[in-house]
Amino acid sequence: MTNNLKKLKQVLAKEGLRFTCQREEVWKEILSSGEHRDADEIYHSLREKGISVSRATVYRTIDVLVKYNMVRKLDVGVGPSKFEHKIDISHHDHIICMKCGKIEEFVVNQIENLQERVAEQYSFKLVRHIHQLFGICKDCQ
Amino acid sequence: MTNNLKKLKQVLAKEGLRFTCQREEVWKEILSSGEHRDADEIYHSLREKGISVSRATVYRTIDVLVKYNMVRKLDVGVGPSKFEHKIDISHHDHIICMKCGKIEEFVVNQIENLQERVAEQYSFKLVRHIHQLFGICKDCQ
DNA sequence: CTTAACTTGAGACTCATTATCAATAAGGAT
DNA sequence: ATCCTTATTGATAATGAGTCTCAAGTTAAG
Repeated sequence: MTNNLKKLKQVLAKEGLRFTCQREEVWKEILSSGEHRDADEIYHSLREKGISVSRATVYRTIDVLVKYNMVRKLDVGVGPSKFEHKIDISHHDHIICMKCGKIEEFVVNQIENLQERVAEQYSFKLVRHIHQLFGICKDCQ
Repeated sequence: MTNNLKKLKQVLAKEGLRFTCQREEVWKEILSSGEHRDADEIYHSLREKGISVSRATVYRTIDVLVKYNMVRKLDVGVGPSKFEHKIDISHHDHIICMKCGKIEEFVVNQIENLQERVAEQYSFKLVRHIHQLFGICKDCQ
């Protein structure tokens, strides 16, 4: 955990940003859960714990964390974006139920490799990708 | 082309919707280009041609077209969604330059198959997917 | 041709996210 | 430790894509 705080400090330093208790709290809050939550949920969770941050600061902090690959932004097609931390989490993509909104995670290494090859083919330097499968889950069919 | 109009009529009938000249014009406008355009661009293109439609109607019509797989909605991560028709167009995914916004299309059948297998594995009935690679293109590196 | 029901368009509205800016806090220099 | 410069914060206004409203106009079934 201390390691993760160090990581935040490093990243802020690299960006020429200051280490503040708000940024620390936002980061800790995101780390505290493996759920996919939106900015408002993170904001309210902090508020309930008596920690005073503003929505603006939550958004601003998440931006930095996303830029440095510590948090993943998940656009689920409707409503606000969801976020999840990427610490000690192996890479995965998502399969999303269009009815109930359930999100499952999946990984197929073969797909990951094929993606790299596509990027090479088009002479792109690959930075990130979105791979989301949308369908109807067993319960909703 | 007449075929595509027929398709629109069929789809509208299936949805219990009426065939109107606005819906026809929106559909023809989308068909007229292979570009990835947003709703506003489509709206303005119609207006420039002297065709009177409202933004609301453009959005409403696109919704139906997307629902029936005649148009694909492309969320490019920033700004408005882009749309492209899917007539006589084989399936493809996108690789997008994060600097200049250039969009290239790619297909890897192997990935398509692997996706199907993932859906099966999670007992999802697969409806659609988003697969977008984000990176820096050759020119922007 | 009538009529009931659907569609349209202009603009109001929503809601996620971003910008503004005065007040506050951080942290390097002294 | 105390300034002092500069970044940050938070409350709120602003933005922008997309949706909703509803009166007026169309459609098409009978």
